[in-house]
Amino acid sequence: MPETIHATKLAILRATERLVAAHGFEATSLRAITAAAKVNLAAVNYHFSTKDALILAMLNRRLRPINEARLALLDQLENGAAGEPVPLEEILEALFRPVLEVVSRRGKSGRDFLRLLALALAAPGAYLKPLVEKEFSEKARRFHLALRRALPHLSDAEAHWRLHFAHGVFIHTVAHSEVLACTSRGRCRLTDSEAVLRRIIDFCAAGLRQSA
Amino acid sequence: MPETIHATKLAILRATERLVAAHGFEATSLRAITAAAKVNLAAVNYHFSTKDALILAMLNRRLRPINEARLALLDQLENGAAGEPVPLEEILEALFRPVLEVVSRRGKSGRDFLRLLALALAAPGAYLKPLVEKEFSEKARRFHLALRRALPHLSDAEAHWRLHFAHGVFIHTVAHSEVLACTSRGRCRLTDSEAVLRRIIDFCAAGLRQSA
DNA sequence: TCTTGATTCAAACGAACGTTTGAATTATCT
DNA sequence: AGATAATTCAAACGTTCGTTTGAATCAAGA
Repeated sequence: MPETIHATKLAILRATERLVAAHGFEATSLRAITAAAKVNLAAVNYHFSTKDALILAMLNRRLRPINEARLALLDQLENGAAGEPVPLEEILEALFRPVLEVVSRRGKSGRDFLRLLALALAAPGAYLKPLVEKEFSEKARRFHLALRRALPHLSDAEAHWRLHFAHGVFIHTVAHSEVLACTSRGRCRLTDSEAVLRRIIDFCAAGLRQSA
Repeated sequence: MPETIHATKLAILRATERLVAAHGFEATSLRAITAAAKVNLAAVNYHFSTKDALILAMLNRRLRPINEARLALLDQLENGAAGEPVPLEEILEALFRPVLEVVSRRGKSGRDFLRLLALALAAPGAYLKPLVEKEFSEKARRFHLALRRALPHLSDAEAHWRLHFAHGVFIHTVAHSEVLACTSRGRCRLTDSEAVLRRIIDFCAAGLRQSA
């Protein structure tokens, strides 16, 4: 079975996800990872060559399906629209739902992934750089195009700015929800992800449409 | 002069800011910091006790004036409003401008600080935790209150959500501007911070006001 | 000028890190 | 079963880390 992942590899990936989300990249040692995964220390270098490659593989494992789902949803919307522009709210849903699905489907490990995303985005050690170029560039191009068709009054640059803003709303909300839970004294939580998605989409749609 | 900072202390803080922004917390060694600051290795432990305390001091040095400026601006607005609710756009400006001022005033070291903010926010090692509680709690409370007065149709929880969204727009935009510069192929940049501030405020104001 | 405290310095400490090695073990196929 | 490749394992490698130490240097008041 060439396409199913080796059991040891999978155990390492899972332990890495959990520990890195909890302690950060450099603060998570291979010794802690292999201890948690109950495998030998040298297994990491055997299966992934190096620690950096392991982290990249860990990020890629989650990111690739998400971006594929995003593009598939957008394809589906554009095919259904028969040449008409896809409504703004549906574009945003195609962009955000695949990420939230990971969270609600995978439970704690899904939430761990969101921490990782924020961590990887902020980390100066360019873990995400090769992934951004390979996995994100087509996604960014396609969604930018769809956005411009849905909001023809926006200039090219303005569309870029506002799409960046929308990404900020989403990333910050899901990745740093504990800050919100703190300042709201527990009143706002991510439990009902469907309601959160609706809130985010409404907020972003209003901001994107706005013409000051 | 008890209130002016020791020259060695200042050199260490400056070098730390620059290097941590470039390489991350754990990846920046005290040896690299002291070499860049042209001070002895032991000076860090002498002046700051420990590396973690140094990082906390570095974050605090920038964050405290910013939050003081935010609250001062809000005070000023509320005094000028004479009992009336402060307009939404002005609340947002009081919230965001002090951060952008650091960037435009201090140049490269200001931009470094924004990286640090995103880094510290995402870092699971709770560097920001004590600061969030001390420095941010009053700020969050005051701005939440002002927001509820400006937008009385929002419930308490809804106001918390949307203020969190607005923070996401701002933080993500300023801290990860290089992603936008990349996807927009250089068309969108942070150079004109006044225009960026205007864009962000307009986007957030529309999202905050919206009633889906 | 002498003394006292604050600061700097070179050197070393023990611990933890990522990685490598080579033998032992397990799985796969004829 | 026996040969061959894949995987696991304990042990060690060299490096780098944050921190400590104790003497040297500096600043300034008596």
